[in-house]
Amino acid sequence: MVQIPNPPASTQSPAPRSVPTSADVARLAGVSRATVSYVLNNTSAVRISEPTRRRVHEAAKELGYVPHAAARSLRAGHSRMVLMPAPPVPAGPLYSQFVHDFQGALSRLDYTVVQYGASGLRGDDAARAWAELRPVAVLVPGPGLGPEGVDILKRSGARAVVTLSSERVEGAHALLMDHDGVGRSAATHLYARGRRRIGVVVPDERGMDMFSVPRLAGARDALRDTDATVTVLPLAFTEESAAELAAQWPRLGLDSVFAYNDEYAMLLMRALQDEGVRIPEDTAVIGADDLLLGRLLRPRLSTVRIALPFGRDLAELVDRAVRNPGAAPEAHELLAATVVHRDSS
Amino acid sequence: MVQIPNPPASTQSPAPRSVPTSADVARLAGVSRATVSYVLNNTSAVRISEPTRRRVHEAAKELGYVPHAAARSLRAGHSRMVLMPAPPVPAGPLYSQFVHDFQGALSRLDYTVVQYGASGLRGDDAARAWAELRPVAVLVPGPGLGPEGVDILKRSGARAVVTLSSERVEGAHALLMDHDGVGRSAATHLYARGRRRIGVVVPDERGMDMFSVPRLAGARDALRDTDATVTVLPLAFTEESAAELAAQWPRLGLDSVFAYNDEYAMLLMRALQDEGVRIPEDTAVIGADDLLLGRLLRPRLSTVRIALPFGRDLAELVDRAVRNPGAAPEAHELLAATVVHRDSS
DNA sequence: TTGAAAGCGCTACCAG
DNA sequence: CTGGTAGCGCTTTCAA
Repeated sequence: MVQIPNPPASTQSPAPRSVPTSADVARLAGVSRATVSYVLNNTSAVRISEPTRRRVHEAAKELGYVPHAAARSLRAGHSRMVLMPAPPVPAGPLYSQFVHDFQGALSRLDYTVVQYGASGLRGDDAARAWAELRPVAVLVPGPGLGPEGVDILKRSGARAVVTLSSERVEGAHALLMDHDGVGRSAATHLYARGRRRIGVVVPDERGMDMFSVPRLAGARDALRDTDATVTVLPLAFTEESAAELAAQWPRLGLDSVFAYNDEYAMLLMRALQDEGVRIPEDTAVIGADDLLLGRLLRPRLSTVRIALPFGRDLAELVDRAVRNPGAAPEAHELLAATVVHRDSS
Repeated sequence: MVQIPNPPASTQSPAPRSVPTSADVARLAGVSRATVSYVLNNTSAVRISEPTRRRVHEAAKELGYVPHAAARSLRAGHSRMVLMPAPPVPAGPLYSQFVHDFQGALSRLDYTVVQYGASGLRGDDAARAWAELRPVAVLVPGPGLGPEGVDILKRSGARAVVTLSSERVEGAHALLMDHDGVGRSAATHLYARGRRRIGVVVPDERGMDMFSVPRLAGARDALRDTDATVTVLPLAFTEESAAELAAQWPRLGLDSVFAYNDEYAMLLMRALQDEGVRIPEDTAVIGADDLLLGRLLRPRLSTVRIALPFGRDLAELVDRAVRNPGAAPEAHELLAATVVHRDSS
């Protein structure tokens, strides 16, 4: 990295003034702090004369006054922060889109969405760390939050706890993503098309297991009591890893593979094709998540679609729960997994 | 679902417990609030007897006490929150990875990273909204923050403001991403390979212009005073849009295209191939960002690589700036854009 | 119409 | 060793 020198100190930077408070504004405007608060918050219960308002606004602007959110919500006894722990792995396209929509929708309902960078804490410790921020609602992606964690959050004032996972958690609203169903659908599809020696890709990446484990379990489940075999195929998201796996293909003797998701499927499919494996003749491939890229591959990638909730619907669920915290937790089954059959299987 | 409001506290049913405070813990443990604070924070300057410690810990656990972060940092006068406004578009793979690394690295330095869901605010209003949280540092992705914004943040206590953009902003540390250079490199590459009628894809998606505009400008710049022409090609990230654009290809008479990034390149390349356009013979294609998927396409996608900063380096920059807020803003040129020539151009 | 003052939860100083 | 207490910045009665 290159360091670029700063412009000369001809423009002397002002001494590190401390940050202005409403008291400073009041002093400068020659009014009381109460008046400042009334003016800046447009409090309708109180009428302030126009000249005073102007003086306050001018003083605030001159000082660069910005209210202190923590002090405000401490006083108010509540905030409108919705906390979302950041996922333990870099977000995929599906999740990014979802978070984006969710944030937009909640912003429109006047909440502030905050993604909290996980500090490597787990379980109840993580819940406690989140609870310190006193969010009005918490949306937890993936498993890892137990009933005690929910309790911690609620006891520290969270009016809604929502989990986005495949398991229900006592006391929390649940958006149930049917990851087992994804695996089950994929395996059933391959079986129905006559495949019997079925590989299941499991990402090497840490943190991915929150999805890959149930997907694998679902596949196993679907093939229980059949004559099909399931072979677990660890795969890292790199060309090398894919090439290595593809090189073993003849030895593995598989006639089909469920590749965890469309991205891993694409990676593996390319490596297989480079090894001369014909798809779908020699080996059928199916992915999951129905990403756009799957439609761009040749052969077109079969996939299992699983809908994430629409950001707007989820935002409304959160809002409802916040306004009505006593209500029984809702559990929503997200649209069941469905196979989208294209050309690769 | 029906909600049953909590009954008044006269009944013995789950009283509407309010959130326990350190005063509650003190009362239950039979000590003062000060002692509670000492015990729970392991204050080394004060020695508390072992039995007292235990009583406090037990009381805290029994009540499910979690300290109130806002109150604490209000009292302390500072926090260790690093604020990162969420980008206005769903994060791409490059950015997700970067954020993930950055969060991890800062967590290890004992900061709390928070991604703040954009409330649709712009410019100084956005800066003010961020400033309300009194973060110790702010990392702003993309342009949109002016010198006044930086000033607002600093005046409200931010000890470091870092921009991740292609332009330097007065007063802020800068990580300069050479988006112009991306466009310039791509165009120069195409020109050097004999192409003269050059298309430049510009995403239709809102918010993407923060990158697409400089990339286009760079391409134009590189071809100024040459015999090459630049044609702007709006494209949405959908198959339909790509098909539409590809259908017009003969009319456009282009011999090459810089497709904004690898994902748009993949989309367009597929549509062109489906129209019978040969790549690179009829039309050369180059993307950008050097995503893995580009290597998986056939022909392999040429691309322009632009390095994002390593999360760890950036975390250290932030830490340095926080500890030494008086220091001159650093500006780091991120690795210049370099063409990775593969088979599509 | 404006001001004085209480108090949100917490920590740190100073007495006891 | 422990407790009393001031005060961080803000809003909101209640009085003037």
